[in-house]
Amino acid sequence: MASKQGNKADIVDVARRAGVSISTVSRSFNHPNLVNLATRKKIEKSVKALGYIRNRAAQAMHGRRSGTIGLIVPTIDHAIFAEVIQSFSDAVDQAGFTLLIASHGFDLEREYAVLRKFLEHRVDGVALIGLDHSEPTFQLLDQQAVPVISIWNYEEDSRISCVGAANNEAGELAARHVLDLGHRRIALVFPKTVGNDRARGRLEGALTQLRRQQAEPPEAWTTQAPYNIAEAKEACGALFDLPERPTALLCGNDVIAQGAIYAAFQRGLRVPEDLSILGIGDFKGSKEMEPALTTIHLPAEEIGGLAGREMCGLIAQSEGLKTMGQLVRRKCQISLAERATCLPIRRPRRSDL
Amino acid sequence: MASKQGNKADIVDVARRAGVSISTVSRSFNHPNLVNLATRKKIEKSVKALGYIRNRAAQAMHGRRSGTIGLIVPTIDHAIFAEVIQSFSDAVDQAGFTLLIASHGFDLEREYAVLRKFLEHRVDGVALIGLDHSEPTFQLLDQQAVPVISIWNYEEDSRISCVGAANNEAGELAARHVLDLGHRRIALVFPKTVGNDRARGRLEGALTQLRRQQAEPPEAWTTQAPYNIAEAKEACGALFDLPERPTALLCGNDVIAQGAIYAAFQRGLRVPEDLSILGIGDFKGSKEMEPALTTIHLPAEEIGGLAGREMCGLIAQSEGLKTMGQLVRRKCQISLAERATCLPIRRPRRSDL
DNA sequence: AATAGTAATGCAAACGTTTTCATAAAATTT
DNA sequence: AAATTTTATGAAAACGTTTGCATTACTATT
Repeated sequence: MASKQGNKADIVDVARRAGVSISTVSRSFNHPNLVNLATRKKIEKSVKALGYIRNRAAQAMHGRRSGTIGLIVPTIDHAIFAEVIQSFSDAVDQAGFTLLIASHGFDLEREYAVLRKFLEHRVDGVALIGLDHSEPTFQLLDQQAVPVISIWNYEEDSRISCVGAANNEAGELAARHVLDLGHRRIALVFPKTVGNDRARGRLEGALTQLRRQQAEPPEAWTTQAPYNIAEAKEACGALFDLPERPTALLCGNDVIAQGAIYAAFQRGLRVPEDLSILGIGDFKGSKEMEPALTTIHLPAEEIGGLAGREMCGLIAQSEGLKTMGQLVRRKCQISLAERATCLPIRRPRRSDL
Repeated sequence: MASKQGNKADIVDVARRAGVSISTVSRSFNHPNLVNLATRKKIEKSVKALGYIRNRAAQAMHGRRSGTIGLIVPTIDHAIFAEVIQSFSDAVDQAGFTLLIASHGFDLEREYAVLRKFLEHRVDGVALIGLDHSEPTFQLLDQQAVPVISIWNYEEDSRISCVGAANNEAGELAARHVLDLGHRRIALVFPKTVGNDRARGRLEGALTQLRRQQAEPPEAWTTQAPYNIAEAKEACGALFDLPERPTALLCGNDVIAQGAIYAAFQRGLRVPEDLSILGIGDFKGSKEMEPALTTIHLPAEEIGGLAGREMCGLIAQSEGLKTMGQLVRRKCQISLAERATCLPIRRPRRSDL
């Protein structure tokens, strides 16, 4: 007995106990067909008896992949990211990868730091949210030539591979819908757009469409609110208390829309009779709300899953070191989810004026 | 030139370029005080020039810690877990650890598989949600002697270290509140309790309290619903359509409560006038709902953060290999968040009978 | 029955670090 | 000025694997 002082068994222990060389043990894991069945059985028994667990760190040192993928998100604690993370996780898990996750709290410097950390761990690939990243981040990615994919936003001339939806189209579609319903007095509530290409795209898309139809909202009707019910509720409340009230409200996402609905409730405003509200995102639960939220459906689950699979593809491809070149870009379809929070505008009657 | 065919620089390249030995390079990272300032500068320059990134896998092979912590959750895509994950992540991040995350979809066999995978990666510690785990999981944990902590549930005789709240107390507190308000016709909507000690504890706590006051609900008033608005809404709807309707509804968590409120809305039932609804959890957004949800506050953020810090503590402690013994248990306080969805019961008047 | 192939195994050299030990040079003490 | 301590560095042995090459023992071919 007394093979080791530290308790953990290693491949040498397994080999000794099975009465074979370590090469054979290693092979029986990696190329089982190359080793005799009886030997394999012996080894298996030895593994069980010793509670041996292979050491990926040691494997990774042989140019073998580490079997990990790094995912960097602004925040985990957010309905929409949680959904994307989940489906991404499921997808890479299925391919046998382990997921490293870190959040940077919308701080692109921290994103860079996290990326470095991930690279120290020799992740086989990196996934980021959105296409807004710092120059050092891009350079590091480039220099280390690690497979990388951006999730959530689609852009045809993106600097890195991407899987996502066109956020400007989402904004456009949203604006078009309320315009189609006859609204002209349209207010906008969006989050800050610096370093957040998703929000920026949506806002720009919406504004473009509104301008195109001469319905650009006045300054007072374009408010900022973070992705956060409490603050959104407050911001929208302030908007509703203005002497001039819009007939429709375009929200940067469903959380803000939720806040808007609550703020309306508080003030006895009826949605959609007195005010149409439109979200973007179609979060889990938006459909079940009362009234059910009309929103732009962004296929979060589809995007996450597809991104995960593409990520694995990129990694597999990077094995065959030759063709490191091609970026992959996948655009996921968005759609209008017409539900209960938008109504066509009534023609203003005399009595209203 | 032409140091390597593969592009990535290693410590040897750095050493060569700086004109020192690899020992010195390594030392300048790990024990900078042992190396001459001028030399250190040279090395730093060389590192920059080559874009060298240290290889943790190689470090981990020296008994050094891998610098990773594994977190295994039932699902990421769930308000409450997302919040816990976020705060746990922040806490371990602060201590310099990298987080591995995987979800098992409430399947304890998958949990075991994920745990094995994490151990292959030689995580320095493992965090699990709740205290319900399969026997093989416990054995593996034991045998590998890896620091482990359970998040979310507190039990004084837990088999592993834990940081969390006492879910039975939460259930009890919830029941007590509606009883105190004079309700006697109380219905229960809880998720499945197998392999889910959180839900089980809450349900048991609530039932205990109800029985104690002779208000145990009839069979028909104890419904099951998953943590999912859509299905909760449906299940609660069915409950409301019963000929005998309860005056108060105890929900297994806030998502279910949200579903219940929507279901009530749909049927023109007023909350809280016609029906009091009580949640458990106090999710982000529960306070802002209209009507604001009365619920049992579970300090998710506090639990996650504390768990993260305790995890790091456990790891640090396991360095000094002697005292592998002591479990740590931390109980976080719960409290009643009295808001707008519960009302005292009116004394039944003649006209109601 | 000699030869060529094939199957199963072992040896030893990698992989990229850290760390112990030894050594040289410089600074400090006598 | 010799002896001692301190400071800075390098050589080489680990760490736990994988894998190319060599070897042996069979099996199939002539």
